[in-house]
Amino acid sequence: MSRNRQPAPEPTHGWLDGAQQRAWLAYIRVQLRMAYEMNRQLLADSGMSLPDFDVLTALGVADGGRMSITVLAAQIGWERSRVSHHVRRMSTRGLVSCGPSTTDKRVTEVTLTAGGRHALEQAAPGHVDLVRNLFFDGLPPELTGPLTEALETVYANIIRRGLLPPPVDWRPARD
Amino acid sequence: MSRNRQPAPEPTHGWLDGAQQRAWLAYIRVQLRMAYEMNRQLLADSGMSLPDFDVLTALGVADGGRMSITVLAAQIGWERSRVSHHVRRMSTRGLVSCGPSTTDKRVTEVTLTAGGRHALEQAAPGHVDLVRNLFFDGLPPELTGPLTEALETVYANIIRRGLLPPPVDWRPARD
DNA sequence: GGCGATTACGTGACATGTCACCTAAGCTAG
DNA sequence: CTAGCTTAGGTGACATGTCACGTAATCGCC
Repeated sequence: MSRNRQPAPEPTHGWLDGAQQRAWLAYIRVQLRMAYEMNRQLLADSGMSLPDFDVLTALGVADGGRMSITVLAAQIGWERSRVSHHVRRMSTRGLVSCGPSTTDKRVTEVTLTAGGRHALEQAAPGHVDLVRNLFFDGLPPELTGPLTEALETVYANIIRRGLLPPPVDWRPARD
Repeated sequence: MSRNRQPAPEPTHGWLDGAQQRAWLAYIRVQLRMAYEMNRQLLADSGMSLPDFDVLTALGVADGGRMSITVLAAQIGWERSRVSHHVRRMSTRGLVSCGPSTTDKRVTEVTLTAGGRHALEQAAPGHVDLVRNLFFDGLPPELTGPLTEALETVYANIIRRGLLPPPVDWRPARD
């Protein structure tokens, strides 16, 4: 039986070692299920999606509850057109309002409405309860610090090497 | 000025403390950007989406490259209808094939095609390179273990308390 | 001032994901 | 054996996200 098959390509720097594979598998599994559970709880209890909540949260801590599309995208970690589409949808539901900036005619500013702020205030406790229940109740307290440090350094690396722009208030750590 | 406002509700068990908030923020930020970067690299380099890759990966390690919809959903951490929709789409692209089980007429089995396996083999190295570049190159090696342990215990908790069923090969750890 | 390059973001076609509902098959108790 | 309950998953309406492209505004150099 003739097998004129090219060998399968390999990663430039080799496959992940056993410990890395295990870490990666745990990470992938957690994020898939957490995303589903968070979205589901918000839809069921607050009538909003997780993406809604992410936008409201980012605006909720912004100066004047206002941000431009680009700033919002970088803050959350979204692509700009994703923001554009989504805030349009949110504005039809009265959660945010959109309007041109007074200082730059290209810029669109997204502003949290009173209704949006109220929706956020109503949604946040249930969301936090779920996060505590599913994530932190399963996390040994002594691992919170190492987990944080691990993810923060990973995040810094993603900012450095990834394709999306950094948040505007990002200060690169010394390398 | 009259303020007849109900006080904003609070979480049943209180807000997250400072260390938890910091951990959570790091986690949320990492997963949003990692998902985007992974999807983008797969689309650009391999012509497939991250969800495609997740399905192919799960089938790639299954007995005979075959799983039922329900098993696949639980393995990945997806809702069943998500699997149903997505494998239908993948099958039109020749990556998987779907057919009734011989043992239970209700069951649909999803099978990795030769084309699907080939696509997976072609895509995996680039994906691993990206994961290494963005995630592991930013992770201090001595934190791999604690990160893994943290996420594995969180995952076990999500399985226990979340709404999606566990993977079929899930063995509950002693509590 | 003018021009070219860059920036901001809206748009549309299409890919993807959720919920509620439905039909069919399988299981179990009476 | 039958009926009621549970399981499996397909379906559709609609929500969400990506990429490529387009227009308009701004910036900086000559």
